Amino acid sequence: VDGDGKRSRPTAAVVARTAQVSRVAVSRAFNPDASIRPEKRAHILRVAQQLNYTPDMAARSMATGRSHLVALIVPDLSSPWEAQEVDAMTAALQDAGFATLVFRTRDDFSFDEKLLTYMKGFNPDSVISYAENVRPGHLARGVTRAVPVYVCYPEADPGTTADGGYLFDRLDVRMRAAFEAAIARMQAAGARRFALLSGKAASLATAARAQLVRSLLAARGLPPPDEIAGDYSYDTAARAVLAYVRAGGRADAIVSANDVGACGAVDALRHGLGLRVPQDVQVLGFDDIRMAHWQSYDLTTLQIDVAERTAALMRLVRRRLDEPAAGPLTETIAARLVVRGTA
Amino acid sequence: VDGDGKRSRPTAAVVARTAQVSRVAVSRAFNPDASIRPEKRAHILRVAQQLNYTPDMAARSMATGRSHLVALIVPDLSSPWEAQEVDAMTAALQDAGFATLVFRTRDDFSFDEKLLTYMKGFNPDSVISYAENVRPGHLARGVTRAVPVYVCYPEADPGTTADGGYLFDRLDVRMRAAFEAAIARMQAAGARRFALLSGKAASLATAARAQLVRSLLAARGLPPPDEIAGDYSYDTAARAVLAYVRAGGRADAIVSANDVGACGAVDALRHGLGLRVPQDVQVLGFDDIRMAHWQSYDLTTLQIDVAERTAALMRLVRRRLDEPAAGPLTETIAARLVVRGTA
DNA sequence: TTGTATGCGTTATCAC
DNA sequence: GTGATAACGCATACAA
Repeated sequence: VDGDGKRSRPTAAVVARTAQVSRVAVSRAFNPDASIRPEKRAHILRVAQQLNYTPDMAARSMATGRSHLVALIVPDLSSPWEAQEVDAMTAALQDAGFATLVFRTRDDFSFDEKLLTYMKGFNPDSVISYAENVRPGHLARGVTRAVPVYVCYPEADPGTTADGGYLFDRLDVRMRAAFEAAIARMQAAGARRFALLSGKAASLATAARAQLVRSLLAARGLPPPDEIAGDYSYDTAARAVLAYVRAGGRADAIVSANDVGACGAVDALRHGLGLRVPQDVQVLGFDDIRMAHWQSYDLTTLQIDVAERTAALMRLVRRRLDEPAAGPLTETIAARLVVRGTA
Repeated sequence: VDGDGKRSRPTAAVVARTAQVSRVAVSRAFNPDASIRPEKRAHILRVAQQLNYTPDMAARSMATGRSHLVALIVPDLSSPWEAQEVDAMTAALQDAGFATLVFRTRDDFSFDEKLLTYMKGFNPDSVISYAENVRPGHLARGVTRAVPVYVCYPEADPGTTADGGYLFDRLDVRMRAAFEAAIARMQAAGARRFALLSGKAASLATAARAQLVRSLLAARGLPPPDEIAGDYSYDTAARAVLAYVRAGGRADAIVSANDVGACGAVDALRHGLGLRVPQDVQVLGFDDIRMAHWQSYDLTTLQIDVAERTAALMRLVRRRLDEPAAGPLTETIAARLVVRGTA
């Protein structure tokens, strides 16, 4: 038992003294690119391990200007999609030598000045924002060292392309082809009246998807969709769909802003209203969260491959770090239709 | 557009010069406890805001010995329970002025020396481990500055109480009363043969729960439970339950190590085997994840209140920070039975 | 390849 | 209350 309250970590100086070398040598031993005699490095590393020494990242950050920290800003970490995303990114970042710093926006999606200021203090090497209404300009203005990476849906969200002229990198997610395929399939299966189950009202992503679907429906000569107001949650979706049908809504196809809402819709239709899915009403989700393939739902949905997405984001992070002064970087990935049992 | 590659943040010195004060004054202005004339502080804060200045946490960390970083070690961030937990803790930590550092163990639950070393470098003020086989001793030996907080289930996990004599704090989760209530209820509803659907083999938590359930069943004169090998996942659980029943397994009550597995069991029973839940087979979950109340499952389960748990963890973190040399700290919380439709 | 000197941005100590 | 000075632990430019 180490009962003393000391608990201080050994410094490079201690390692140097123990290994009978200079302080700089220790530093070099831990920097792969530094030139040092291999045997000497090995010796130092051995001593360091014995002493349980680790370079202090804070000190290293001050000296090099790199924190090895990447900040992730998410609206609700507990929702399946965000969870999956943070999980994948954390794994990828860990492999690349970065630690993940997680920040949550408030329930209203706001990421206020205070939080931004606070985050900035940690000097993240990169900031990745999934929070759909944390505008890149807001971020770019605040984060002076790192260049923010912004995940967006440009097909119906032109505002994000030029946001105050601030520099930020982008991951563009194309959804048109996948939505087109999904709607064609639903129409072929007999769908005539569509309804749009939205996410949170403030959400840019939900607006982008809604606008895209509306234009696709119009292009096919289908009537404009009914609007069902959701908020990405299961409960609200279930209640809203129940209310919609009871109020006389007659849609035979529901396009949900996310999978969780789609699950709520399916349950409301089946258990609350005694309707059959997909025979009476088809349901389309978005995200392809893990529960989408659970047998009780077996959700037809749109997927953006996690591996593909994290790889693209990591490319953005790395490229920006290699060339800090580069112009805006962009990666593009596309959603895919995953056909299962609800549409 | 700031096209130059500079992007450097203003320092306290710059603020001091602009505000016509000394560097120390700036530091004091940002430290609530420091003594400084209110008007002067306001002035400095105003100038700082204009200059978009934020204290550098790395530098602050070096000077004060506090990083304002709390590390969370989780096995799989994408599973609903962990996601909910990280979400709640991140929110609580953010409110308390800490940033959340997330680390993932590998798929086999391992948190190797390399990762531990790496984490240590960030000097987290506290380390909270949910990874069930990252033993506290392992952690305490590695993390010299912070005292690890360990979440454990002591009723059937005596090994964790004294782990190498290293100092660590504990959150004890009591499950006996809740399990006792659940089993009594299931027995009253007609259950005679129980089966245990386990989590990952290496998991300490699953072992603790299994042992507890076995002893409770024995105490009631019920036969020892059948063992169904799961791994916390939906797919494995569904497959395992299917195989169990097809091989002649006749349990009329399944106790799952977690909710996700319980959902897999329910689906396998209903859709794969045409059995009724709970009439033919009762199913009990653990965790009370959000999906547990989705109508397709309506899972009876054991809950450990999130708010209560995060509050307890925050108390541990704060107390340890206030008194670094204190002896081992412990908080205790209890699981609760949540009765729904599957048991 | 190696060591010396200096700087990174902040807070703590100590005088005043 | 205020300001000078010395840490904090590391990496780098430079000279050797």
